[in-house]
Amino acid sequence: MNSTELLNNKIDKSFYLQSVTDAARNLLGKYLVKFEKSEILAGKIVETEAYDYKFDEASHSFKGKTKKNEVMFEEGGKLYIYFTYGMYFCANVVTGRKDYGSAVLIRAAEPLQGIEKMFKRRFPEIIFSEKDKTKICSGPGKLCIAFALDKESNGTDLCGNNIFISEGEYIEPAKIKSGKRIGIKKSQDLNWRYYIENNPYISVK
DNA sequence: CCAGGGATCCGG
DNA sequence: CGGATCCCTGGG
Repeated sequence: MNSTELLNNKIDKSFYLQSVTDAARNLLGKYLVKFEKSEILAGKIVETEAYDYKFDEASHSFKGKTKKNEVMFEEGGKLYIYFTYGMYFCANVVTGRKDYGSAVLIRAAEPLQGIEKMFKRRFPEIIFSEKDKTKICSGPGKLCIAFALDKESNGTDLCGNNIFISEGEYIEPAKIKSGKRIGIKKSQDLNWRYYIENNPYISVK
């Protein structure tokens, strides 16, 4: 897909107003796109996690709105990026109505465009080799390094033309698996991690 | 398994 | 204030 096709297939506002678990499931197969100055980056989303508001203690929004999580409380369709473990950023797609406070964490993607650029950000010392493609965006922190997503992009409107999500590939419902979310201690009973079965680009195999 | 690393939150 | 926590990652 070229830049015009990516833009023409941009998903619209209504997508972000569905429930957070539906959005997490339906984001699989779609393309995360970022237009940079001299480069287009795109990756097929292969793994997500839903974070709700009420009943979900693991969600940043659980205890209410603060300066840090305020973007989560905006109307669906915004990009919520937070800094964690002193080193990494994680990118989330805000869902639901204004003041609700739910979001989908984008955990992994298959690099499609701007692959070498992304690889260089992840491994500055190494020359790109095709076999390493699965390591570029195979985790939420890695994906943010590859796409150069940081505090600056927090709050970006995904209905704009800079960072957005494009209609990608249809994923057979039977190929969509769910399980426990990674790295959380609270609300471990919720199977809100979604991923494409046997996909080599997901974080934890 | 473990430490790195820093912003944020919460109790005193 | 200090201490704990945190949706992570790369290296043993």
